[in-house]
Amino acid sequence: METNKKRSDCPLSNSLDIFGDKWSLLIIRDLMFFKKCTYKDFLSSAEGIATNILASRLKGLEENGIIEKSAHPDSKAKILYRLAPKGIDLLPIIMEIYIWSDKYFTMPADIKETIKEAKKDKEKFVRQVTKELTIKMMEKKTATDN
Amino acid sequence: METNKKRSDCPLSNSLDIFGDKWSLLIIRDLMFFKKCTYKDFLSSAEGIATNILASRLKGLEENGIIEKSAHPDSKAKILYRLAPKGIDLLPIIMEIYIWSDKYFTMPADIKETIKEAKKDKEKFVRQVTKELTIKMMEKKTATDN
DNA sequence: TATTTGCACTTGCAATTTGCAAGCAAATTT
DNA sequence: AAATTTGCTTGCAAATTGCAAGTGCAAATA
Repeated sequence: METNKKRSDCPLSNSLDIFGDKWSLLIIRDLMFFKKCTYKDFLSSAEGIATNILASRLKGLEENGIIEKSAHPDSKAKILYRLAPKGIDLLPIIMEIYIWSDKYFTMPADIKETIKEAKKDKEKFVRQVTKELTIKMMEKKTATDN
Repeated sequence: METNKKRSDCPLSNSLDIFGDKWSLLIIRDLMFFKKCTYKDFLSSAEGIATNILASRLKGLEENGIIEKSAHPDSKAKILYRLAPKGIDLLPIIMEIYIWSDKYFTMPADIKETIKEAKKDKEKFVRQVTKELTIKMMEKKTATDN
């Protein structure tokens, strides 16, 4: 149960109340970069989130307008999760975390390459990825319209 | 006790292992923007961090090279905390969180004004604040040299 | 000199949150 | 019709958090 009590008027604090934990941004990462969009997809990520924690985080993120649920076109048993615009707008934050990581950690070569791309022109990178995510969002929205 | 086991090779996950909680970035915010630099300063922030959690977070941030301790020039009983370069480099992340907040939250007018400044020229903002923090860091380092 | 105050924690303990295993209903596949 | 998949929920032990009350040391005050 996510309570709604604000710790302070500080927007940083308010933001951390939404995604300031060890799991939320990883779910958002999976939606952004790895085309994961079902419960099972998130469960299968390398970090190994527990199923009850995943359910709790998905609920919180939805309540806060970061993600949205919709029917999966392939099956009624499946639920399709996608980023809402408010979630897509988290991209610059996640990008900067990756860039910071790049300075202080070692990491897989493919990720390093993507970060290099992003660093070359941050705004362009954000624009491109945002566009892709927005298109995907629209497709799924219309395809499973209710 | 902060353990060192990595959940995965993902740099985002590794980063969240360091500052992915409700408190760490608030301490860093206090060091960056509000000239807070003692234990008591952090305790007095609006969010009301508990004293054992503060001690635990300071320890973790120090172990991870985000902050550094030094002797306070005014009193031997006091400890002065400051951002290490690795901590100063978190500025772009925190700035982007503020910018995201600005789009989706209401907030105090003075903070809104600072964000407006930052948005006008992000790189300039980062350069300026980084410079100030680096100068402050050097001053305190030499003043209390050991 | 003795006492009080301030500072940076530590300790104890109850309450909350997390992690793991198992279970479950509805939908789908075989 | 039976087995499997999917998205959860439930139970419970373990870890983390939040709060109050110390603790040890140094500086200030009496």
